[in-house]
Amino acid sequence: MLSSILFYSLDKAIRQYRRMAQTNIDRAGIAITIDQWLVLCVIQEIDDLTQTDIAERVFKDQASVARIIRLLLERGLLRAEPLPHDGRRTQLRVTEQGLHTLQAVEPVVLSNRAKALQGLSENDLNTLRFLLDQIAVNCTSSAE
Amino acid sequence: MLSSILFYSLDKAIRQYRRMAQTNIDRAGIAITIDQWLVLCVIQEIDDLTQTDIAERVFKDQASVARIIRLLLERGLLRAEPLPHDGRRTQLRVTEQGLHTLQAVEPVVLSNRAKALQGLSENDLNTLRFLLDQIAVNCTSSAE
DNA sequence: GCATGGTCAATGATATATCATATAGATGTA
DNA sequence: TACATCTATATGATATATCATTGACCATGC
Repeated sequence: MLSSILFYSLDKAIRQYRRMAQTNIDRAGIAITIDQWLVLCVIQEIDDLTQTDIAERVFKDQASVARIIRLLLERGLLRAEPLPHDGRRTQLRVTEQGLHTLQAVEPVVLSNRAKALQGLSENDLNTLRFLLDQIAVNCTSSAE
Repeated sequence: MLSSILFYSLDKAIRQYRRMAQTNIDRAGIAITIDQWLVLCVIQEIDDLTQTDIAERVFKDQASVARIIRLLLERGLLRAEPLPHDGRRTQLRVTEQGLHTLQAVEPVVLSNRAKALQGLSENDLNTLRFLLDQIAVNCTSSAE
């Protein structure tokens, strides 16, 4: 059935992409996982988010984000400063080492994306994005 | 950048779908995970596969499949019979309880898919599948 | 001020992802 | 037969996914 094949293809595409991407990051000698990189990127862009905010942005659970942040702190890619106005939170900041890592990953990610999207036109990408977003919306709508 | 947005959409679509699907299986009172269900389906269709074969079909690691099979055995959804001609392997068979579970999950999965694909035409699905397969191929090709 | 309810982060439990390795059995070859 | 090699499975280590819960803190109403 077509719909089953579709989710098969969806699963396959994302898994193969993640494997390829992680392999290339490893090969470049950069010690970071894709998920850690993603969270680090978000924090670099906006450094005043709660874990729940970050989780929403990267489609993860707050618990997953908490553990990823702990690893990033342990590895010195992030540092946490106390927030005077809210004792529950800390201000997360990307360290020098974190910046270096982000800069090192950047070209690898670009090359990964380019490789993954070989042969797809601008138009293809727009179509794909539109349809994928539609699926995401369908799955999020609470009705039924 | 468009390519980054694309992988964002891809990630989002698959994650939202998996969450919705698992939630609905849980709500139906069926005690199985999507990944276990997938492996169980494959074994029911072809019951003479090695773990590596199964892993390829579901885009997982052999180690992941080994652990999923162990859980399916522990929960009585699968049983393993010794294979006379190869002492390393066992013949995996879906039990009665496994069949019941598969039958119970079936309508939920169909309804999940229908919900996820609301508003997409046959044509959309074909396009989507074609483009996703292209990405998967791009990521698998060993060159570079 | 203070109780109540809400928010934030951390963590236990369980499942999965991945790599590397271990162990056992199978197979081919000298 | 003896050995090397290959294959199938299992498992340790680490990372992530998810739910549920806890504990700390905040904000509001009273």
